[in-house]
Amino acid sequence: MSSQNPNARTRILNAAWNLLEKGGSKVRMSDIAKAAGVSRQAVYLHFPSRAELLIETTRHIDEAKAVDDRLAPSRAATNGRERLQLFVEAWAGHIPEIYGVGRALMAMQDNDEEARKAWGDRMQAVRHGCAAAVSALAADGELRSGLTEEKATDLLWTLLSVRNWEQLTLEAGWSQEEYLTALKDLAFRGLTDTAD
Amino acid sequence: MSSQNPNARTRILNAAWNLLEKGGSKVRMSDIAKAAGVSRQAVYLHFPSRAELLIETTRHIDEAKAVDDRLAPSRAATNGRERLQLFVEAWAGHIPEIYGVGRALMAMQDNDEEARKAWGDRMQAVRHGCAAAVSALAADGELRSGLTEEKATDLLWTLLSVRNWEQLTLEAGWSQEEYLTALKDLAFRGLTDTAD
DNA sequence: TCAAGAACTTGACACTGTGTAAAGTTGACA
DNA sequence: TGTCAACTTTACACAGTGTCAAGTTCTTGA
Repeated sequence: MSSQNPNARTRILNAAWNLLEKGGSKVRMSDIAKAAGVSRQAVYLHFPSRAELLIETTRHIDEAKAVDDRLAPSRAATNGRERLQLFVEAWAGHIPEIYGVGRALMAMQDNDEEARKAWGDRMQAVRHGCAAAVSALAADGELRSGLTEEKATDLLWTLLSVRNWEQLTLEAGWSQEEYLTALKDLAFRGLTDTAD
Repeated sequence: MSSQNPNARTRILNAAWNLLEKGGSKVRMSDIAKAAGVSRQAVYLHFPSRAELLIETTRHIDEAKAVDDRLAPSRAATNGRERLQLFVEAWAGHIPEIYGVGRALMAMQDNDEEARKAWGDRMQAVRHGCAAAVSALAADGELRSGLTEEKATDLLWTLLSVRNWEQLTLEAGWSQEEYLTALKDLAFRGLTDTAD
């Protein structure tokens, strides 16, 4: 029973990731332990609670998926419209990667203050990205009249929510491609005066 | 300990409604029983499970709030644009009324098939309303080119989701008024070629 | 080579909330 | 007076999280 290649902590994180990605949603600590080839108690040796484990799993995914690289093109955009488009593309592409854990974390929000805060922080980060795109749009004078930067940010942030992705792809059956074009469209129509 | 005015069943439904509206979200069967002035077991005499109780509570609210009356103006609209506007107003106005129970029901979806189906049914009913509005719009030739009725319906349905209402009002702090105008705006911009 | 310690395992238990079961109480009504 | 329905009280099974304590095994360093 010697430990496999990566250390136990990493194996646990990978196990959690895999199981949550399959989406069974009812992923218990014991399931994760079993998948990691470790006892249930060993999981608590590395993570104090289920919430912490899930939060660490999102960090683990971010690292593996190089989230920052994904956002780089958007930050390098030379005008507001380009920035908005690239930001939407980046985030929309990232959603499916974190959806599994995100779903579990969202489900815990009512019971677990820690989980609530962790997921809230992540969503605030997305909001910052939205604010930057809106700000670039405003700088170009492209922001629709009758819309403050604040409100435009909230609107974009809401359009890009994980729940909306979930509803359109998983419930309504849209392809990722359809989702992406519809959302870019909606963002431009909602935030600017001339659609792209 | 004689029973108060309304019969126990009604008192339980009202208690559930009240508690869920306050939003504590962690509303247990025992909380509801206590608020109804009844033993926890008595609740099970009237409702087989927590899911059933919540579902019955939504029906109870519908009855009390006369949901159908709310939709009537929309159905009586004489053109597509009017129909869309009135539908959005009706549903947007109804969301705060059912949000408390809706939240609890949404939280149960992962664990409880019954709850999943019940909430899903309600959301399908909303989708039908969306479809009717989109259809009226299409009949007037007002539906944006490049958008099928199906896709337009999904889009509207998603815009009008309870989660979006939750995010904009409860999380972003918008007033109901701000939410309503922004959503009407977004719906017209997203579905038609000329904004209202 | 032995001792210490880190990393784990095994097994037991407390806690919460849902749902089930059974026996007792109360009031209305025939 | 007796019976039925509506309720109460008490007890328990079950799932899943998290805690605790006592082993085992493997490594490392004096």
